[in-house]
Amino acid sequence: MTAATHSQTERAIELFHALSDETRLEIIELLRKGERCVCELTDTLDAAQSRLSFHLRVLKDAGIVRDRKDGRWVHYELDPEVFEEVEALISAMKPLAVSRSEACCA
Amino acid sequence: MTAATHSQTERAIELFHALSDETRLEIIELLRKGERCVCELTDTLDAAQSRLSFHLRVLKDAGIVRDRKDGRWVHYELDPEVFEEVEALISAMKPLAVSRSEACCA
DNA sequence: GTCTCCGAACAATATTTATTGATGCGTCGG
DNA sequence: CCGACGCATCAATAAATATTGTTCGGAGAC
Repeated sequence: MTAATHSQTERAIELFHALSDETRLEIIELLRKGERCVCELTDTLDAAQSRLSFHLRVLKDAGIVRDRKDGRWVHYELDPEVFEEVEALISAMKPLAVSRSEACCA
Repeated sequence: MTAATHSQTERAIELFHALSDETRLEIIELLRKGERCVCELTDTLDAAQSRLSFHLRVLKDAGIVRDRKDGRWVHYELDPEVFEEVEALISAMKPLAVSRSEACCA
């Protein structure tokens, strides 16, 4: 369900899109220091709960964060593996060390 | 003008946003093999010229591609340095190897 | 059970972003 | 000079995303 419907390109779009939002980058910055519950994120980021819930879902769907239920709280933490994946995607974009190609129209 | 108004976070948003679009990723994939003029991109991607021009501008503003005027043609190529920058941004997001923090609310 | 709290999900709206077609500017060929 | 070409830019529209307030379900406290 997570895979198979995802081409490499679609996966890249999903990941980069998830990373291209200020609120979500702030969440990531907070989670670098360790697991946090939603309530603490709303306090720290001074954001409405429904808004954070939305952004956390984007991050979770992209595989950037994981959640863990604990009683009535939900704790989120970064998934370290996803960053390797992003790095691989970036590497796959780097220019090939190829001799200057023919000018296409000169 | 390009800098100084950009915080680290704003820069990350700009870069990841530029990378989170299918057309733009296709452009990047084509440019990996070397410089291309707009006319060739429109042919290969079968996209309207004004549309490509728009996306090329997004990529250029983000510093992902460079353009070079040559008579009436404009050639675009990847800027290799930007990928190092993206990698640095990713590294700066990785979880800190820190002991499990206190549960915030348990 | 009932009440309260935490958080997800929904619906309506606001805001951004992308697409399309038209226009304009510079360059080359005649 | 004139016409064709290559590309950027603009204006209008379409489409995708985000925000807000509300509702709903699960989990503890009593």
